[in-house]
Amino acid sequence: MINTKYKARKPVQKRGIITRKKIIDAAVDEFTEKGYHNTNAMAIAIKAGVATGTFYSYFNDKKDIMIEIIKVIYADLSKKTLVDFQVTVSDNAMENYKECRRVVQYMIDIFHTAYVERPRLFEQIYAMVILDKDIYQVNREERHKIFTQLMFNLKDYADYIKVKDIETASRLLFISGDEIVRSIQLLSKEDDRKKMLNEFVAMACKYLMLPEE
Amino acid sequence: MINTKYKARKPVQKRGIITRKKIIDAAVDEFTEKGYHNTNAMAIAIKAGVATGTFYSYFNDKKDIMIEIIKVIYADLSKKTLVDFQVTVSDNAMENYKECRRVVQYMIDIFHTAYVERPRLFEQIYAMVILDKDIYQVNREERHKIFTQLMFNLKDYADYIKVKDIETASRLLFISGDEIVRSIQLLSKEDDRKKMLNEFVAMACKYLMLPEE
Amino acid sequence: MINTKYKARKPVQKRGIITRKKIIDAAVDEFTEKGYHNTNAMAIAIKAGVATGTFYSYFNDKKDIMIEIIKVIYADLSKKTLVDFQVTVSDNAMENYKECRRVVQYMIDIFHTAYVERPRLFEQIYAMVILDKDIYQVNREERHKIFTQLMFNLKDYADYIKVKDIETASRLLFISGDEIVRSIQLLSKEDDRKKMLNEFVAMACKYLMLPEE
Amino acid sequence: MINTKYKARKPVQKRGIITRKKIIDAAVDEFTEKGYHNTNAMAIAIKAGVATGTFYSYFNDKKDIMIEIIKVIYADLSKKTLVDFQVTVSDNAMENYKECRRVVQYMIDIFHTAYVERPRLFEQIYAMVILDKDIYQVNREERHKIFTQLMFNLKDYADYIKVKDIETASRLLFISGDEIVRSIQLLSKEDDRKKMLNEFVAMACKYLMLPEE
DNA sequence: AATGAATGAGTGTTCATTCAT
DNA sequence: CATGAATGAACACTCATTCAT
Repeated sequence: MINTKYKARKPVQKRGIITRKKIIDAAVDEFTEKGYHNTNAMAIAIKAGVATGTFYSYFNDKKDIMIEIIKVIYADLSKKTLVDFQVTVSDNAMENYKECRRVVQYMIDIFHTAYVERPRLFEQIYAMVILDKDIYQVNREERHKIFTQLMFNLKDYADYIKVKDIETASRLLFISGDEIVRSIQLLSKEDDRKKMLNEFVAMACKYLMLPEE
Repeated sequence: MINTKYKARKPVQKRGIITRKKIIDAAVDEFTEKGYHNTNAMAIAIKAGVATGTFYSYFNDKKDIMIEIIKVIYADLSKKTLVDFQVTVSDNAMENYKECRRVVQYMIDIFHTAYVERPRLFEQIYAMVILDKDIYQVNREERHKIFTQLMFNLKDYADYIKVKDIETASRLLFISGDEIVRSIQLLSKEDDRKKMLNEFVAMACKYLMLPEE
Repeated sequence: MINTKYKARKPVQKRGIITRKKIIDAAVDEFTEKGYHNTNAMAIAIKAGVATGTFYSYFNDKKDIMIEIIKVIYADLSKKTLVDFQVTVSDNAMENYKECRRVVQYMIDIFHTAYVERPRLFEQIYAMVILDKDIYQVNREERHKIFTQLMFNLKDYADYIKVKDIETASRLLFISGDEIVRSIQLLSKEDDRKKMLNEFVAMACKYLMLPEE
Repeated sequence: MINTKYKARKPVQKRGIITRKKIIDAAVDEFTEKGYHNTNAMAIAIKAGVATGTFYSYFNDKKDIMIEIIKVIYADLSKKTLVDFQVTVSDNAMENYKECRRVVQYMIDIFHTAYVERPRLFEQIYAMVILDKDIYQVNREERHKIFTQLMFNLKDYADYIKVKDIETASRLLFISGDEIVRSIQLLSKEDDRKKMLNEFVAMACKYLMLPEE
């Protein structure tokens, strides 16, 4: 069977753009409520108030729309959080320690907030990241953009940071922090979750600000 | 989680036990090669050299065998790693620091080794943990057993460890370490992976051994 | 999506063999009545009195069953027609001419009869032969078997046949005869059809028995 | 076959005629490349550089454009080949034999050339002729026009042709020749193809010029 | 106990055609 | 007139599970 695909319509008319948006919103709702594997294109279409064919005009398949959702989510996250974040570098060590804490705390908060706002959706994304190479790739690229900006903030502290390899350090904190945020959602008590986040920030600061062994 | 199902046969005869084992092994192979969602009961049965009906004599469904696999894997892991691990507590601070390093390193190694030996299988488990409540529950229980034993080793150091809440600290290290181990598999260079693990151990030791702020 | 196929069950139990036969018969009926492109797997299954899934247990797809049908048809044809065909070579030229006529006539008759018995089915096969490489290949192989046997009969006449290249001659007659048989079905009058067949036999005999220019 | 449809626009303006032509050309390309059943209206429209809606302004459906293509192709063929073909009837038998050969050869060449120039397209047409009554009807009518003209040429030879029923003879040669031309495309060697064509011309001449048995 | 045949609801996907802009 | 967005019935195919032998 020859490939006849001229797929994934890029809407040019205003109506098309609106429809595309409606479908994405419906997909977010469905994935959140039922999970990626427990919903289907038809259900998404119905929720969006369009025909199944319309879904497939805009997206090649279910995976395609998941990828689009990931892009939209991280774009929103980046826009909301990183725009006006400013770092103040002081001469006072204590001030700097506090400020560093604030940076790390901020990094955690970004992902924590995102996760807390849509935990079910993020869970689906995390699982898909594991299960699918393409989803993994897209997720990685989108997170890398945010990661790069966080790196940039840490660099202002270069003089006060005692770890030698700042890049590896950033990566380590990024991965750990990201996972801590995800894992603590599974804790039942709000108290436990806070304790864990605080502990992580403490660990990160000690690690960054204290001299190498 | 109360299991109301009664169907799955518990083999008592030797032949039954062997058949059950063959099916589990086949399922491990299939999940590893194709992933949980891309495998079906028939494929597992064929690989095990039994009829599809036989599969359903021993397991209620696909999820049931996944749960069984998780139990077997962690039981093996626990048996292999924790049996003869011994900690030496000294009076010398430097020695203790080294020994602490060894403990943390060991903890990392356990999961690192397990992951490295069957990365594809562990990926599937991690994803299922997110996607399915029952799998999550079983995974949590099994890991808790190992976690408890690691905790026990850390407690020997109570006097030399400066963090106040040793339980939260253990949990933090457990989650972070576990995720670091998983994430570094995605790094392409062996060097980068080693660097990240070393960095984690350094962070953990600093965090544990240095006085609270 | 990884290929999980363990398809096209080869029935081992008696029940399976009967079911397979029922499905083939139903497919012949459907293709004959509605044409290959106007029927579907489900309709075939229903006509066979089985579930759609059962259809796909025995055949990978619609094309697969078409191939099977072609094989069965030509096998039957070969069995029915070529078993007891005997050629008598005489010293008398007139007798030989008549006998030759008989051979050519026989060749025509085989395919004519087959076509006339199931014209709608053969039309579908002919069309599929054009449209699909795999079908073309299978059809070619099956016809080649019959062709080879016809060739063998013509060879008894080697001394009385005046064309130099007997193989090309055989092929030419095979292709022409085959197509004449097909084309005349489109003629509305039985008389016209007979006339055309007779004319073809005349042409073939003249061509074969008369000396080269 | 009475066409009760009224939808398809008959363009009168120059722009409309050009658009219609563009769509037909695109359809020819698509049918040639992918085959009739693997092409859809949208693909044709895109290739023609128009909207799908425009396609349906000019043609009622996919079949409609196929019919149009058949008409155009045979009209072109007729125009190109039959316009200036002249037959010279001589008193010399040898000359006449040669001339007859030329006529038959010419007939073959017309279809051979047409087929060779667009084999994939003609295959599609041949298949559609079998599968669809309307296509069959149109094809028959168009070919009949050419056939009539060829007949006309053969009639100049009436005195030198020994077959009684010249109409049946013409038909026979027409069908056989047509199919030979189609079938030899499947032979891999150019040599074999030539041999078969020569053989056919030889057979036709013998048949036509030699006295009835 | 074991087999493997049978089930059928469900899924992703296509495309000829219509219609609002 | 032209556009391209929207439709939705239809189809090929899958697979967890049951059941007759």
